[in-house]
Amino acid sequence: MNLNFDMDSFINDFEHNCHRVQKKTFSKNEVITTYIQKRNQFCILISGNADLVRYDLNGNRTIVEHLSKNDIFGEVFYTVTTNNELLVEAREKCEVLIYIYDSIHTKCRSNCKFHNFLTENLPELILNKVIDLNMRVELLTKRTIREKLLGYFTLLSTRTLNKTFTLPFSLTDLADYLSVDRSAMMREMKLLKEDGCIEKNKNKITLKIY
Amino acid sequence: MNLNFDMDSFINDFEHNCHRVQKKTFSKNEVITTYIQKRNQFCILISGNADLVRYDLNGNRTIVEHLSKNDIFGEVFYTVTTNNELLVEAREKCEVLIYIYDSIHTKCRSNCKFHNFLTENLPELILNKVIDLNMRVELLTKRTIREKLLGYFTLLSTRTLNKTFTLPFSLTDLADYLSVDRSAMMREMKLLKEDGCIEKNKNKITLKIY
DNA sequence: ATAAAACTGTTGCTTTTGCAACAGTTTTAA
DNA sequence: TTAAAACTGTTGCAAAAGCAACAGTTTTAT
Repeated sequence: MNLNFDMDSFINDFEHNCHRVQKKTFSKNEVITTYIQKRNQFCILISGNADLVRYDLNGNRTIVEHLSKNDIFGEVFYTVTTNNELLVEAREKCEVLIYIYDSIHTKCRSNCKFHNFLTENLPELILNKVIDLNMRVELLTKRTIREKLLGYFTLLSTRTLNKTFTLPFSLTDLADYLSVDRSAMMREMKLLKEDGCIEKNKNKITLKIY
Repeated sequence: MNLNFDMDSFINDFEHNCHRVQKKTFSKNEVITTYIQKRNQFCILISGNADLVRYDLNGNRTIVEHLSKNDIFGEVFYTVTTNNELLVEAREKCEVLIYIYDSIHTKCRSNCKFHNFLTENLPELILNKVIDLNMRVELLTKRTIREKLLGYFTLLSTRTLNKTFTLPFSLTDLADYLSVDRSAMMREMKLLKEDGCIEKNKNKITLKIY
């Protein structure tokens, strides 16, 4: 997600002048946070890539969201859910700003620049989140694996302004993201190739239709 | 969705003092708006129930969201999507506030109370939207019709604080909401009854497990 | 009040998806 | 540098979901 705002220079002169905001760094495969619905965390991913993943009772893994620079996440966005463990895992080195959400409502008294930033940008940040989630819902409501794949490829193609693009994660992860069986997805990809809808070389795809 | 705010009294003394906000009333089955990505509409449902529906190329109908009092919707939340017609249909008599979103960014000059209201409540309104969407994603990522049904029933049971509840729409609509075939869903419901997981009388369900 | 329309409920058959298992390739970490 | 781990690619078989069609019930509109 792109903001009309240069997060980098803002972040680089970070001074820890407000104890209700933390900046943390995580290395690849570290768990950034788990959603245990207590701390009301609100986080901004400043750099890196991460996934919000869920493991269900049958051991199925779902990539609920794929997060990249400037994306927001955290417990604030989830109501207490019965079972199902939710965790955010770093895919590569990640820098994260962690706020406690109460302090957004009852504004920060110290005139801390991080809270000022948030007050100013929160609507836009959340709006972008809603847009992402709506696209996610659109994908997930598609009825067949073929439609999901084509829908996702079209999305990537539109975003990169290119018919050829590299998937942002492995094919195993893609299946978990589309919430389908991996081997069934591979089978469908083969059919898409045979039908001339796509070309494929490992994780690099070319869309031949639309 | 419930706000810590009495929308009713606020709305009732409505005076049309800002031309960038409109209050409109729609009767049952009327189309409230279509998403054609031009006008940047941002809407709040003040009263009634509505559905955001999509018709795909195969004629499948999907209920993308079910909207009730204080829910927000509109083009602002969607990026230009290839095909697929999106429309919001009133399920019953609805009152709607319609803003043009530009005027939220570049605030309203007239100190109009509707824009003031929005400025103050937007983060909370959108936050609630994100929470709803995340629950929607959670439902849609479930792998089987059975899991989707049980997940949805659990959600309703939690919301109403009651093991017995009435579905907020018809069974036909429920299938479109869960994005599954209606007859397959009916079959699965029968199995759920036979397995003693639910009791069912028309659109009234009792959850027997969890 | 009544005909039309929409919804519920059911079933046989077909297609799609999931599961399990395994071989070959690439990446990762000691 | 090399063994382990993770990922890609494929297949046969089983289970789940979709499709089509129809009968009976309820709701809607005239």
